[in-house]
Amino acid sequence: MNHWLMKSEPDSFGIEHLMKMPKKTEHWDGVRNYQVRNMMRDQMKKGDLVFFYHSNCAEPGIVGIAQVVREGYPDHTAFDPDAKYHDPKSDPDNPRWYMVDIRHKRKLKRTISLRELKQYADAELADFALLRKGNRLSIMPVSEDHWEFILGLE
DNA sequence: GCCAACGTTGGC
DNA sequence: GCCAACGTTGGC
Repeated sequence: MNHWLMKSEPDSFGIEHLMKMPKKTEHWDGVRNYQVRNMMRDQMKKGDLVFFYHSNCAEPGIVGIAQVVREGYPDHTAFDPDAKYHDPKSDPDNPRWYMVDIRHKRKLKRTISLRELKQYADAELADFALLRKGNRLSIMPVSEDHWEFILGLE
C-alpha cells in the first residue's frame, strides 16, 4: 500500500467540505499537471491512505486522513466547456486528465503544521517532497517511514 | 499582496 | 529544440 499527501485550499475545498459530502467521498477533479495526473492514473490504488493537507491559508498543514476509494478514471470536467478547468484538448475518446475518489477517514486531533514539519527537514523527514524547495505538486507520495513519523507527532 | 519557483506556451 | 514570456502555486 502506498501513502500520499494531497493539498487543497480550505477556502475552496477543505476537509470540512469532504466530511459533508455524501459518503464523505469526493472526486479529485481539476488537476492539470502531468506529474500529478500520472500519479492518479497509474499509482494511486484503492485503500491507499492520504494525508489531507490545507494550503494557502493561515496555518498550512496536515489536518486529516482520507483513503482512495476509486482508482484513476477520466476527469469529465475537462470535457465541459462551462467548467472552470475545461481543457478543449482533452477528448472523451482519449482523455488527457484523470482523477481518483477519496473518502474522509478521520481528522487529526490537531493540525500538524508545515512549520512543525520543517523542524525535521534535515532529520526524520529528509527528502520529504513537501519540504523540498519550490515544490508545487498538489499530490505527492509519502514514504512509509515518513508516514509513521508524522502520525507519531499527532 | 509579494515574490520565488517552476511548468507551459509559442515564436523562431 | 531553444528559451523568453507568461501563468500558477503557495508560503509568508
